[in-house]
Amino acid sequence: MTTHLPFDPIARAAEQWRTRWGEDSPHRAMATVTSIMRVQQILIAELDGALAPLDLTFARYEALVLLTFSRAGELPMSKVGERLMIHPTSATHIVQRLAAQGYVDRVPNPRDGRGTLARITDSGREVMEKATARLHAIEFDLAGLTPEQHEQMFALLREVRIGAGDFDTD
Amino acid sequence: MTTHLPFDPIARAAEQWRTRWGEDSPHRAMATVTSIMRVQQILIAELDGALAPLDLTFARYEALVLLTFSRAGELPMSKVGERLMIHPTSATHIVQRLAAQGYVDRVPNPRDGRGTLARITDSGREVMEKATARLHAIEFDLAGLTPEQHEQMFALLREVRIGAGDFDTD
DNA sequence: CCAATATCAGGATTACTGATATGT
DNA sequence: CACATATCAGTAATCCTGATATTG
Repeated sequence: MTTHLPFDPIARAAEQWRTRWGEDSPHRAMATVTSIMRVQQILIAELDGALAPLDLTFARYEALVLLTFSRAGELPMSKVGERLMIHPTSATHIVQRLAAQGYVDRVPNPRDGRGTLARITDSGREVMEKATARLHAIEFDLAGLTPEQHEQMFALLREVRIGAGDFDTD
Repeated sequence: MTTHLPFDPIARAAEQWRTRWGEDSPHRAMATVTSIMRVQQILIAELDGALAPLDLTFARYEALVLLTFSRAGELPMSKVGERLMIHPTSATHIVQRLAAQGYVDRVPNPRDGRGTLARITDSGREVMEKATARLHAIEFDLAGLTPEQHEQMFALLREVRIGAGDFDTD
């Protein structure tokens, strides 16, 4: 995994790309895309690793945080999927997994007979706090970046998300 | 998928994060991390979608490009995994899939009896060119960014990759 | 004999499609 | 009846952990 190549494979590929397809080819976009893929891979491995002792993944952790932040500690399944920006069936799976661990309850939605609410339990709040402490301790594996760099990165990624129509801009 | 929320769920989560865990908490890192996860999800869906008519995924496409860029159009399996920064078993799977499609040949390494070489075929070079044209056409789904923004993004992501020990810096 | 090079078997996640049951 | 809300079954991709066969 940490193969430690003597050069940057992404930079090298971008150079070869430009050599082959020309200066006008989207070789910069190629480098950006593969960098994002790689960094995502690095981060998810690190975060999942930090949460593994709690038998949590980052995805399940995010669901617990979402419920914690919600007014009553509960949300309809549809809202869970929307807010976490994941597929409905993925939301079902994640919440069922958390329910099996006792970290959420699945209860019928009293305001919509078709719906199900995911509600965080006391046990879920406890493990969420422990997990948060672990992630705080490693600063999400991004300790190398300054607050300014975080702002830059967030702003750049936001451009991409807006371009994809992720949310309405004010 | 394109749920089009009336607000940015990541920005909102970061605010709630700061409210709950304080200004000194890594709420910026949290926003950066979740943004990277989300953008990766957006990009991979878009790129895989663009390549689906060719029965390729972006991962298999990257392998074809790597072999094209190599001197003899062939590389040992170990190098494939290293350069694509993926798990050895993932490299095996990807190359076997490409072999089943007739886009690569798997041949014994004459210089190491234990090894296997992945060698791109003429058919593989053809489909790689078609795939490249498709990705060029959508500019890797990053048309919204300027060349300067690409440079910034690449540089920031490079910091993270260096921090993870991805490669040796000169 | 020890290390390196794959490959394979199997488990875990996540996305996606299509079908389905229930309720608005 | 059309639509919305999940859920489920099944397919596919990827990562990971062993275990294994072959060779250096």
